[in-house]
Amino acid sequence: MATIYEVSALAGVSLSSVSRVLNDHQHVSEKTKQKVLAAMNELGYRPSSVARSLASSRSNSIGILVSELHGPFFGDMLSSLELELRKAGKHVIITAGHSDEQSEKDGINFLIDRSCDALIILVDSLSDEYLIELSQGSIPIVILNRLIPEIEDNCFYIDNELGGYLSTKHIIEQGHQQLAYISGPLFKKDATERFNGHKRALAEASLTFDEALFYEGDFLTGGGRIGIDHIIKTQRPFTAVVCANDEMASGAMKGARDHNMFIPQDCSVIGFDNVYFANYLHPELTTMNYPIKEMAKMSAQWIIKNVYKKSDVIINNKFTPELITRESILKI
Amino acid sequence: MATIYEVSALAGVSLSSVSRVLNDHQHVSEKTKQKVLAAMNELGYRPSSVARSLASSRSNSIGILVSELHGPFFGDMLSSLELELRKAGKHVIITAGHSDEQSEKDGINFLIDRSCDALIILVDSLSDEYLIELSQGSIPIVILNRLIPEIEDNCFYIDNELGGYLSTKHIIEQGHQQLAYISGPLFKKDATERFNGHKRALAEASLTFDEALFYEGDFLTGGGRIGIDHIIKTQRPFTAVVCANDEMASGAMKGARDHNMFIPQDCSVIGFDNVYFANYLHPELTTMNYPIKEMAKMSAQWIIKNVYKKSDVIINNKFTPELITRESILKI
DNA sequence: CTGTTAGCGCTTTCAT
DNA sequence: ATGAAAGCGCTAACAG
Repeated sequence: MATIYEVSALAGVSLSSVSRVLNDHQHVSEKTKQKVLAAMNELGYRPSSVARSLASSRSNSIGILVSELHGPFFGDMLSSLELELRKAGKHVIITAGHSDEQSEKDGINFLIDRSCDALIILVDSLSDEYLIELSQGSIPIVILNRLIPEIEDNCFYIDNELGGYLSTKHIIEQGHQQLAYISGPLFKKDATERFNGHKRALAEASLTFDEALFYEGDFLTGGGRIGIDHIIKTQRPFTAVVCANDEMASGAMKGARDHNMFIPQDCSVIGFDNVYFANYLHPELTTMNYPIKEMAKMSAQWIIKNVYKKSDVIINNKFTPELITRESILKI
Repeated sequence: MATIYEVSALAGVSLSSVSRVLNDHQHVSEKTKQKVLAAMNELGYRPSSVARSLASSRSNSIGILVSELHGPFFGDMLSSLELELRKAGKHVIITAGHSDEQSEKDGINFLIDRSCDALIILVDSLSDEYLIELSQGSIPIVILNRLIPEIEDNCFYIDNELGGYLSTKHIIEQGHQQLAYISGPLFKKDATERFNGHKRALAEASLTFDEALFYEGDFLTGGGRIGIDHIIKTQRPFTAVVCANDEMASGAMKGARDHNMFIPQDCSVIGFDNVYFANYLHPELTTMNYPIKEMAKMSAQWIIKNVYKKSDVIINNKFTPELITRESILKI
């Protein structure tokens, strides 16, 4: 592998000149530039990103920490991030925290050790305090899917409370009065907020929240299934179940069918997130859109703008969930 | 950030000694080791992975190139890969090729430039020749989801032909004689092989392949939907449709329902891959299991063994698809 | 506009 | 077992 020395020798110029054309610096004569380019070409020169990182203390890489790598959410997010960042010549280093606090902290350190230029973080187990402190360090961070008021500018989030409110409101508007609710794990902020929105819509319609029709799930299909099972067994009548995400909704639909209920005739269902397979469930799932791709893209742009000073887009931190009407709700 | 110099000064030993304990070298007295460890601890020292890479020309990072980052397949694969590799203290750099030859080559170069210690490649647009040549370079590669006979040891793949055969055989055994087939794009090897297996099963049962009941899709839900639509419009009778993957199967199920067909009563369906949401379709999709997680794990182990010499597992390159019986096939 | 000269933080012979 | 010294390939002042 040819180095910058060989290039400079072949081109008959100094190291610095080669470095300058490499970095697109100003003040390089067209002539030198051409000589250098020719030499590079002839030698098949490829710069060593490692050496560049060491010398410049910039690595052109962005660290990403997520709780889990599987599931429908992550692929969309990553896909969008990678595309945007790579367009800017940056790349991503990815690690998973597996929803364990220590493991997630390890993940952060791991990424810092690789001298990432910035971090994108989408986790639940790390506390606000930890993240705030981290944000005061020398490495810029963006927090996805979570609002920490003290560092709002670094956060990209949706209004979960509003989403919860809108979904429940919609189902009430379709004539439903007896609503079951399958929540995400309540130690997760988004789960709590969606649940709060649900209760607000209930209150607004003068409906009382019935503890018996509530189940705290895990945001996974399994939880949805167990949840609906649990709720059915209470024998309390209900005509609809609102789920805090699509995965649980799919589980709930399946569980309901196991009890010989038809959807939406016997039980309407609404989800949250609008994951890509929501459209392929039967019936197609009505849900709240979670614009994760747009949010990921915006995060990438924030980094390009603030870390690399190469863009001037207007940053928007707060995103809005929107109702996607499909087939899983019966108007009564 | 403290450097190795400060550690050596504080510990009162030389640079080399610090480096030795850092790298767990033999021939370091327990006493020196303790002094160094204490100093590191006191300074909160963290080694710079960039500097280490430059000096050692090993980066402890594995490059991963995939066609697409979204979809149900990738998450499982990456999740498994990251877990296994990180256990070994390595990390992954990920890039996407978007099924475009030039872009995938760029991806490879990109990863090579980051001085990855090995590459894991899961793409379709790169030719066998290119990959063979690449494998002869200095950087070890593993090819996922594809067999290139010349470099079989670097490949981790399933027997797609067998999978195609088994799925069709199963459906024939359930009494079906008029089978439609929705294929993946035939420029992709796995699509061709699955299709070949299908034809073999047909031939074995003395059934003739009917061109009218064939559609070449795109491995996506959309393709499945258009495919079933196309097939129904030919007016040729059929009782089952075998799909080359689950995504198309889900699309086909939906499309069939749009034509007022019930599944499996009016039309049985079988998929391929056993993606995680296959279980949550209605009816639950019968399919062929594709052990992507196991394959990913094995790839990781191959790298740990061959690149880092730190494991001695027995490597198995060829995996077998297995029938997963669920509800989407009617016995007639 | 171009060249010289120090490093960036660590690994790795080679001595001792 | 330990230390000295020479880089790894490149960037970034600083001169000129």
